[in-house]
Amino acid sequence: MSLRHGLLGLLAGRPMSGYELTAAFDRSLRYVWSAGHSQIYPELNRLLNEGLIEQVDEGARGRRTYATTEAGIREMRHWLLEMEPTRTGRNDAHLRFFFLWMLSRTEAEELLQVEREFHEADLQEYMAIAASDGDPPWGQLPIELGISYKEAMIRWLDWAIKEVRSNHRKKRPRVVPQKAG
Amino acid sequence: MSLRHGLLGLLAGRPMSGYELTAAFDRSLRYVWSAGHSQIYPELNRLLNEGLIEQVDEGARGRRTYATTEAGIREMRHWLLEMEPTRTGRNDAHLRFFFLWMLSRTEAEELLQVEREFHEADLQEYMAIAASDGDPPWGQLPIELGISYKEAMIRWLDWAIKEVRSNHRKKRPRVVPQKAG
DNA sequence: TGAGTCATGTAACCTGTTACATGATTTG
DNA sequence: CAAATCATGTAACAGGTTACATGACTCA
Repeated sequence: MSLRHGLLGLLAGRPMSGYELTAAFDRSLRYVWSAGHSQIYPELNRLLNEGLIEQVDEGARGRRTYATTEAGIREMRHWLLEMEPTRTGRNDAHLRFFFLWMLSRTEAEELLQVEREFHEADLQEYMAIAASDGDPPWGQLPIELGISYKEAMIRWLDWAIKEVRSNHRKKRPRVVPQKAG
Repeated sequence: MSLRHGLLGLLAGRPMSGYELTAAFDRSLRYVWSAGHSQIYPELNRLLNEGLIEQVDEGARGRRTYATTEAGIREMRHWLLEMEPTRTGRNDAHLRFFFLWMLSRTEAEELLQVEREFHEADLQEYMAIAASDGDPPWGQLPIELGISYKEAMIRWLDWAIKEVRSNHRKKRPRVVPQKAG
């Protein structure tokens, strides 16, 4: 039930159409929650029927602009303050790391290297966003989390690549933790 | 299609029954991929029909032990080397951070503090596992990733708590009084 | 006027979760 | 012999993805 809370939260920021919401999901929420238009439009109609959003404008090409109602804001606060988030991970990129032993040393290294490039590119993108961004009260927080996460991934991957190269089979030194602050 | 690869990979490590696989998913793969027995048993039967696993033993209480076939190992290598992993995130705990502005400063701080405790507990658990673990060639790698990730989360949360405490908001949230109870 | 973009929708399919259901074996 | 655990399954439902479908408006 997080699609609705993503929509409710975005609309609480400013009124938008389904089309704009689809773009907002793809632009800013993509790495924490993704949704396509085929999921968004039916959900908007459900939220409208339940009185959690209301239509505030109608434009060209059948464009309908919605805003979060007070009931919708109450629902958001309920979700934020009283609901336990789902803690079940679902990340097939990370799942692969459990089965690296099925590959040769060079294949494993190659996989980790490709992964590193992917996270490195993301990091650059996030840093560009962080430089230009941030008007809602604590708007820079999520992007900084993205940066922290990508940096941690890259540090781990660099360590993992070294491990795979040296191919030790017994006890190994830990990844060097970064100093806080 | 990652459930099947989790199963195939675990069975490539050693032959197991559906019951054992359910426990293995819950024990070691939980934070990257979770699956219950109601999903595992039908999938095992599908893998069996497709010749990716084979039954290698039959025990008490109808227990059936499976192992990955050569076709199954080929499928694993194909998944590891040639398939693009899904990059769409799905994490409602992180999604909440985008909407912290809808809370008061103390509410936001409390949410972040609870989150910190959760990750701190995970970190302790992971460190205990890391101390005792590691037989397959690069078996230490995934748990070290878990540790790196949890450490990054805690560092970010500490920073975010400070931010929320010190930075005054630019815009008042549209706070609606909550219903009692 | 044709291509691109804006804008909304439905349907089939796949995956995952929760609940229901059953029986065998072990252990105290 | 009762309770716990081992062991496997099905069904209903919820949520998410891909494909199909349509039309309005803008701009070159």
